[in-house]
Amino acid sequence: MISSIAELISDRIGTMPAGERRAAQTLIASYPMIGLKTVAEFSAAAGVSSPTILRFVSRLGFQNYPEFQSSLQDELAAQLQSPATRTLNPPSPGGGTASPMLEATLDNMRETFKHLSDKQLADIASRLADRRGKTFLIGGRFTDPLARYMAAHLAVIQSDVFHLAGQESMWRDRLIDMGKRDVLVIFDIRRYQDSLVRFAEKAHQRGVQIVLFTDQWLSPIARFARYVIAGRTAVPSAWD
Amino acid sequence: MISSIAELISDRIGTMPAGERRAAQTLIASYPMIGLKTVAEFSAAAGVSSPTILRFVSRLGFQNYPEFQSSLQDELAAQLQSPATRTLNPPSPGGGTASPMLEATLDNMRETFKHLSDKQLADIASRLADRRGKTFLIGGRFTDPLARYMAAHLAVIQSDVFHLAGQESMWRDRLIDMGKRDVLVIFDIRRYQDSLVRFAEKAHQRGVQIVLFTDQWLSPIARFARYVIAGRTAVPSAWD
DNA sequence: GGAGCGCTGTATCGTATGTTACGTATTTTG
DNA sequence: CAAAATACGTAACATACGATACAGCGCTCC
Repeated sequence: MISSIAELISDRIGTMPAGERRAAQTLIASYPMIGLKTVAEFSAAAGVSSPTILRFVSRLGFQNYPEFQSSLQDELAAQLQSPATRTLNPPSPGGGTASPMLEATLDNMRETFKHLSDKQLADIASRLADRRGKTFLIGGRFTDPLARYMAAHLAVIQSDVFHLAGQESMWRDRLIDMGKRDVLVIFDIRRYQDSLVRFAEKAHQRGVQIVLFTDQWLSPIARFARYVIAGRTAVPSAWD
Repeated sequence: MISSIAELISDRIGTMPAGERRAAQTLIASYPMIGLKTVAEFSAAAGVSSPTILRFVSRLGFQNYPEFQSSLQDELAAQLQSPATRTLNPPSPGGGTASPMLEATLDNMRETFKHLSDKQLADIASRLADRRGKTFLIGGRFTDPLARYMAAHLAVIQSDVFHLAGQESMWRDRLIDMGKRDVLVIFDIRRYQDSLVRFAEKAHQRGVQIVLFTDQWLSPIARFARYVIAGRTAVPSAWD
């Protein structure tokens, strides 16, 4: 079975004419970076002409050059988004019984914080600590407990912390309490809920500052959010 | 010092207008793949117009969009050529970008799972999946949302899942429903609550199987628990 | 409440990019 | 050795991509 373009190339490189073979070798040599550049650069690097590059990708089975580039990008994305596969190959560092699930979770956390600067966190923290405004928290079907959890902790250090629970109609009534000085913390992950999006939009129209916790695919609420915290969530599991 | 474009973005994201901030967040969320695609695709993914994307890369200091893409590609190439540094650097003790808090948290998780065999987890999982009995979940003041969270997920794969909330007196009434085939999941961390201990003892007397999630100092409920999961919780923080 | 500023989207333009046609060179076969 | 077929590059073409000018809008500050 052929899973990557690199395998596809080394599989067919034997049947290629000289010029296309040079293209293939150039691509393999610095895989896959050259393939992401333009045809002109690719051809210059391989020392052949542009049409030869085009014939090369055509022989690999691609309809046109952009389609070839998209495949390379998808391959790269798959590699980057699951660093766990690379961590799995060498024996686990601690020597203990490291499960794939645990390693994936640790990697997820590292990735999440990698894309989160201290400054952003400090900004959000100071915004939440601002005593002049009220703080509202809300979550989706599964994430509502997270909102509740955070609300319990926030309530310790300041008053005016409200967790919005129950029916959608009950949230609406709280909208009239919200203003520009207030902060709305929303948890919305994976199966994004329409009701939450609508609520976020209404709050946004009232000038409420929205802090959104979501996953790497970004809930549509990100449109209205002042701050977005995107966490990596994928783990090797049969759960959806 | 700013070495990557991601850092550059998180450094200036605070000074950006709303539209460009959406672009920045979209790029960070699936870094850096979106940036390698066309302006049109980028703008569509971020929900803004093409010029906003161009203004965004311009604000980052790039002369034009292709120059921005080249920088991303160079960054990617550097990452790919030294895959070791990618996964090995973050855990390094002197790591510059890694916050002490994050490292402590990751260490906590590793320690927690180190003392937790696969067999124990499998036992608990099969016990929870046992359809013959009911499952009850309860937590303390701060940990109750965790119980709620777990209940929401368990409820997906089986019925007869009950989260015990509200007043202590209300839990008592549910005791008569519990028997030897049932499982009670308790979260009790740090300031162990007397009410929870009493409840656990009564449940234990009725033959209920107790699964306890606690910290490394072990809640007194561990006396009655069939399974105990002790997690490391200490992080460097001013929080008690 | 009014005036000014800054942000954002629509529409247009120029151009760089991928694509194709054709002629020449090189190799292969009878 | 000759003839044909395949491969490669040059050059012209069309598409779509990035860039820019402009107008509408909301926001802030006076």
